[in-house]
Amino acid sequence: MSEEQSIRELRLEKLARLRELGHDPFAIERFTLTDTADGLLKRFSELGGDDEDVSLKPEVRFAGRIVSMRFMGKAAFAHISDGDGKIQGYFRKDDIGEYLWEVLNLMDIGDHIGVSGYLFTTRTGEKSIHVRTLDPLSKSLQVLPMGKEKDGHHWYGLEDVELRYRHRHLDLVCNPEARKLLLDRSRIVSAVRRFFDGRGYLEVETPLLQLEAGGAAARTFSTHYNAYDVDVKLRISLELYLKRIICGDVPKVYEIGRVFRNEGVSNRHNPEFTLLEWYEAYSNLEDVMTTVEDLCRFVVEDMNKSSGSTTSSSGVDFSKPWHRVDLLTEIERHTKLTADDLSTLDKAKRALGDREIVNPATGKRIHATDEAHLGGLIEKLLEVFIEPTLQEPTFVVGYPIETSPLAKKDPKRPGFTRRFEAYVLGRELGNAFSEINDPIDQRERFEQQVRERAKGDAEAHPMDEDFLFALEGGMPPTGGCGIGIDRLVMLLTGAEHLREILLFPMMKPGR
RNA sequence: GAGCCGGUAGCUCAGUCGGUAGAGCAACGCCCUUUUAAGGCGUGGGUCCUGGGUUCGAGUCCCAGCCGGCUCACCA
Repeated sequence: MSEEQSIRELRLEKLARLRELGHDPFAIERFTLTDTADGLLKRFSELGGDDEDVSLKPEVRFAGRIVSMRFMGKAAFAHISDGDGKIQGYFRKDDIGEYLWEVLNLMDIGDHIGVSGYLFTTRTGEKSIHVRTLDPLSKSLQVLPMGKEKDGHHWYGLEDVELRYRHRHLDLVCNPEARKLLLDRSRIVSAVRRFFDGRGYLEVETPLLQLEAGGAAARTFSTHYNAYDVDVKLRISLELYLKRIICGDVPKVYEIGRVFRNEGVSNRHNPEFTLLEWYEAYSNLEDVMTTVEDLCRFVVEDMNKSSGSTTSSSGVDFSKPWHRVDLLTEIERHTKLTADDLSTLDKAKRALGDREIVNPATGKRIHATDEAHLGGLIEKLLEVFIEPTLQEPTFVVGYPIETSPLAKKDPKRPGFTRRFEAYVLGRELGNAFSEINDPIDQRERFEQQVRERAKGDAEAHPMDEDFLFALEGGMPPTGGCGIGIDRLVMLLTGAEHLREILLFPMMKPGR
């Protein structure tokens, strides 16, 4: 018999005894709490914690998980956690009586318990609850890897990354830092919603299952729609449906939703990730930049409500306007390749000497000859030479037309579009266009993409006649932007690994 | 997909030259009515990731596989 089974059996025996005593923890549905643990500690004086006369102290009630327990003969101490905070309970056999004393002795670390009593300060100065009655509220049949903690130091906690990802509830219970990151994600998403709601944008939901997944360049996940007996794909972006809504004269819309790209997994990539996209009619690319600046400042201030700071956990100050740079100008600055060098693919390859080029700072290398068109080469140069330099919040403006099939042409620069990408700490955070509203232009762009696809580019955009039909009905000039929520959360929390901000990262079947 | 590293008690980890598996915490028993990484005494607990191989003998060496981490590639 393994120890795990024997512990489980021991705990089942304790559960049976609790039931015999009329304290079946799983039979109870409600326990009314005076306050959270942090609330009780904060309102300690107000709730009679400092009063001399015990008989006059008000009753406080608290419930949570037992996270530590120290029995001392006929008294005991236990820390009870509500997840966000914890408070110590002090139990005396003489105060709770022989009957509840046995109940207490049947409780284990990991069980939920409700207590009532009064607030007081122990001899060692810890604000605690002097317990008068208690109710078991759940029985844990497993040993939780709770560890020990003092002054912010942890011992013997749950370190195994695989276990933390596969059984995230253990991580939430046992690792306060991990818990904070994961919950901060929800707070950030909530702040994003409040930002757009407060500015009159309408939140909408668009289909996840699509006949043709468009709006981005990515490989797809496929499934089958039984009712119509058609193969469908999981969406790779929100864009084309949101712009249909703009065509329907809803001038300010946004969506926060999961998209699926059947690609590699890394610290900064997950096949399913959360995308924020918003579209605003009658606004241009510069307006979108301002919205990005306002959004980031709003969310960071919301995160730092207590201090009012505009600096994120990652050390980026969002109070200042972002840098605005031109893509080709930056490339020339860092590679000495001029706009003329980059005017055709052949010229560019010649300028690069038709050989691999290496960024001396990062060691990254690219092969100019691998690129099928000029736009691809220019974006490669951006990735290798420019991205690492974009530490402060920066908008890079002016992308090549070949890689921007949904962005308006720049009337002043043939071959380039009205598009920017937002960079912070060397990572791309978002992508924005002045949206194409000319259905003839959009059709030509799709046709170009279809030709790329025929040449073997599996990620080229598909033709979307239904979207073109909507454009032909008339779309106002519109600015739009997409921001990877996961990236935004990493940026604002300082998390280095994507999986640290995903509650349930995908894991191969294993242990 | 490639390279490197890892997988030993519930958790965190040792394990020498190949010689019958160790610690702390957790658990269990006893003592202790203001402790807090409580303390003292005692006890139990192992598919050493899996499957082969070498060997008198494998946690340890070899091969294959599984899962994870890191880096790279694709990508946001």
